[in-house]
Amino acid sequence: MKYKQIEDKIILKAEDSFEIEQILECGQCFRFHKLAQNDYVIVAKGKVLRILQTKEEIILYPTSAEEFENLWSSYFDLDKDYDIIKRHLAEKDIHLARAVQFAPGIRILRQEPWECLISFIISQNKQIPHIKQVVENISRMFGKYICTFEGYDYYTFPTIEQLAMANEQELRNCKAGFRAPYIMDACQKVKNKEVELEKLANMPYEEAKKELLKIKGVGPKIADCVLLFGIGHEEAFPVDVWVKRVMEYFYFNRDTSPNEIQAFAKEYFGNLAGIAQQYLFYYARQLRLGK
DNA sequence: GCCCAGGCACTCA
DNA sequence: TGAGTGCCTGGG
Repeated sequence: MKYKQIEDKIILKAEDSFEIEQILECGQCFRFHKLAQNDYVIVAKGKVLRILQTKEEIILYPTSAEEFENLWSSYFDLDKDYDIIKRHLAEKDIHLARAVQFAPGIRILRQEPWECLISFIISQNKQIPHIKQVVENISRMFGKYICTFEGYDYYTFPTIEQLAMANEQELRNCKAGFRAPYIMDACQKVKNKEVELEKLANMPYEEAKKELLKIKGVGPKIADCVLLFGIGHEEAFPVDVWVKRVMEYFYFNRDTSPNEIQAFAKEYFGNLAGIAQQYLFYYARQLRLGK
């Protein structure tokens, strides 16, 4: 992707397939802070980055050309042509066409697997503001201080080793609740290589999913989220309550099991299932479809 | 005060 | 194999 650099700013030309608000607020990531409309700070890959989007430009700072090319370009999945994907999906049916048109600026972030795993373990039975809060508490308690920016202190998400030091009470103090033992189990299994996150990308989707399911507190939905948002398996189709609602609303017209929904998605969306899911999820949640 | 939220584990048929 | 229930916690 073309960009220009001015001092510590990287400037991209605004485009249809990049809306920072839609990217961050579509429920795939939790470490962002809204300063104003289209003005966000994110923490990822141990860095703090501000993203300011105007009509003409997307401004990222502080960063450098080198860091942009090595980190942020892949994080924002900038090499993928979302226009083609959206065209394919919109041709499927009118529902998908509307969902894509509703939020054409969504992109699937390529997040770090470890952070993704723990974040989605935390996500169960929680609403997004709570999830953000617990992830923030854990980062503050076990991560490393990065900087203070616009009056907020920012911390890295803890490494496996850092988080493995945590005991159950400390995790409960971070408001993890009944998920505290799950987090500890994830730390143990990843640390002792019972589950090797770095190998999941090169495994077939089904096999990679089986690996993640070994971790306590990780069921089909969370495994699929990790595979889609952290590993890059785009055929993963996480079925949460909103996706269940919207799929029933559009395609089934009856109560349908997550298994059946997933089988349908695999057949119908193919290897774009995960991306389709994200447009549908955002559409459903914003409009509260099926509720 | 009660209910529920971007699920999962556990139990029991 | 599938349905039913409890779970930390905070907000409506």
